[in-house]
Amino acid sequence: MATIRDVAKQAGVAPITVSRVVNNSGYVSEKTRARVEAAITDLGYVPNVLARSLRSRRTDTLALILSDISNPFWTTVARGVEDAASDAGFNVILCNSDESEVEQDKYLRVLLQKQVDGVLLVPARSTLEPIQFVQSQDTPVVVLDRLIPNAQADTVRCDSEGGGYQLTRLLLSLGHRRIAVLSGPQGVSTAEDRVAGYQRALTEAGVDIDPVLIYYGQFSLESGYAMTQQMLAVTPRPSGLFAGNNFIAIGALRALRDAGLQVPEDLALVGFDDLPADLVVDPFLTVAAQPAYEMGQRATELLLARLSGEASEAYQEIVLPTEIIVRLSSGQAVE
Amino acid sequence: MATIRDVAKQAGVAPITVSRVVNNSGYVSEKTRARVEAAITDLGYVPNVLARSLRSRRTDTLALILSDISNPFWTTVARGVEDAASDAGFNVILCNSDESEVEQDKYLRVLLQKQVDGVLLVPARSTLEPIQFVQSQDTPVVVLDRLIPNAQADTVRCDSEGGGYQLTRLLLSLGHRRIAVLSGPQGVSTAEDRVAGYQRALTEAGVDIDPVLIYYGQFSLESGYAMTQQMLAVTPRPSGLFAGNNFIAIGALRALRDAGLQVPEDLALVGFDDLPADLVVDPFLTVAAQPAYEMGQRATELLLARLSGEASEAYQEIVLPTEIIVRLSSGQAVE
DNA sequence: TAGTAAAATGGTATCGGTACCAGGAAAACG
DNA sequence: CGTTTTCCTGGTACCGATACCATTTTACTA
Repeated sequence: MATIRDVAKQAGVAPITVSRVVNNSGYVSEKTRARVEAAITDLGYVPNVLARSLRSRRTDTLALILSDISNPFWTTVARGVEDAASDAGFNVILCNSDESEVEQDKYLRVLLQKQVDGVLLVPARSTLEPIQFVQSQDTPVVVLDRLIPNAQADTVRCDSEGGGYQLTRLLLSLGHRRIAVLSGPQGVSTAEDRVAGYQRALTEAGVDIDPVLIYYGQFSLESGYAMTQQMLAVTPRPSGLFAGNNFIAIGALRALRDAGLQVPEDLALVGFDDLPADLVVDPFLTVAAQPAYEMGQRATELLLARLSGEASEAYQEIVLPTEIIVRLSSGQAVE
Repeated sequence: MATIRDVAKQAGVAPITVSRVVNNSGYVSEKTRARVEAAITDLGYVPNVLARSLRSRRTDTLALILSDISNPFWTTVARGVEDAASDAGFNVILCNSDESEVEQDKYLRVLLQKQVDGVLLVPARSTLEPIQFVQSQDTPVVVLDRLIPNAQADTVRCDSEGGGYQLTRLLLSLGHRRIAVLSGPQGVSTAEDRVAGYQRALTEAGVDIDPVLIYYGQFSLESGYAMTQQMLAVTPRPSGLFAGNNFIAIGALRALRDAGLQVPEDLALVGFDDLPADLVVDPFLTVAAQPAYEMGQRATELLLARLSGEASEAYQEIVLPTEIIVRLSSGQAVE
């Protein structure tokens, strides 16, 4: 395994000159460059990025920790991150926390050991510690998708409260008065904000808030199924249903079908997060769609700006709007 | 960012002693260990794996390059690899060559620059160069799934010829005489071997081989769809169809449905590679199932044995059998 | 109690690159 | 032609850890 010194000797130059050729940096005459390149192919030299990164203190690698890679929403976010990163010559290491704080912290430790240049974090819980830990290693963080109160870090997220508000208003405008909401875990800002938007819409419309109709669970199909079953046991049965994300919506659909109920005839359904067009045969769900790709992209740009030092001192908080897409599942006006 | 020296100074010991505590290696007295650990938490010390790997010449990382991560077959192989690797304390970097030699070679270069300890390769084409390139960097390779003639490397693959032979024999035994085969790319051993098995079965049964019924394409849904359309234009139309992998089979099913044909009534269908139980509502395809998880596992074990130096000199070639699972798509005996 | 083995700790060199600084040669300028 | 600027090249130290070897202290055996 040839080293840069071997190449240098063979080409009759100093190691640093080989480095310049390999990295295309600094001045190298055409003649020397040719000789060095010949030596490189001759010896089959492959540079050692460990050594390079150790010395240069840059790995050109970002970390992305998210909660559920099996969800198309997150795959899309990840694509946005990857594209923006690779445009700038950065690699991305993707990790799946599975919504577990323990897993998240484990990954953070490993990633910092690997000396990633920056971290994009979808925090499993609203605590400051993980962020401070990363920052204590002189590594910038961008908080993605979720709000962490008092965090001294750039943030990119969507207007969950607004989306929940609009979806609920839509159901209200169609005549529904008894509306249930199935949300994600308590302690996760998106889950709570969507419920908050729901409550604001109800209050504004003069509809009493029935705590029995508010469910917190997981952002998963199974949880959506289970919460729907619970919800169906309530009397009087709600006529409108707001699912806190795409997987909850699918779980709800299955539970309703298994209970012999029709959507939207028996129950109007709205949800958060759209599904990619190539995944579903015909789009049916009325949703508040989040600009997932853009979220990933913007977050990465913020992070890269910090790395290049061209970011302003103050931390930025970017809140992107959701788009309400009305389809069949919300149904027509009732009564 | 504290280094091992900072910790050493704070604890009043030599850096190497801190190293011993961190890595749990060598002798350290309980008293010293406690002092060092206190210093570590005190300073928030996170070891730098770049420096560690540079010096120790081990990254505890394997590379897996495969052709299509969207295919459940490969996901399962990857799981087998991950599990076996993580049992031995190794990480896995997964790369998707997309069946492209250029991408594959690009990844190989990057991975060697990252100093991975070993490579698991599903070669895009049957050429020796990529393998020799990896080996020239003193990095062991295991060739996975496909045969590369004359390769000086361990190999783990399935008996594609045998599987193709058995599937074809099954169709013959059901009375089919005109059987088409839709395979993957020429130059990929699995694609060619499955056709070879098909030919052997026909020859053995005294059925003439009609070159018009042999198709080479891609291991993809789209290609399966296209090849099926071509096949349907042939007269007389075949009564049996052998799909070279799971995606080709799904594409074929769609094409047949779109052409208004029923499986197995109008055409008997058999395929390679089973689909995971949790992905399909009811298993329907008659297939030659490959032990995907075991393939990944065995390949990783071979690689790890090489790394630990406990492997025999001679390269091993492990050929696993396929299992024929008869379901509805192959239909009943005809005539 | 001497003698040997095991336990505990440290010094120095090194992994393979690049940062930083310096210096000489060639080109451009007035 | 002297001076400044640009081009080209190299020496030395160092990034942060561990390999290797050496040394001292403690425990154990006969």
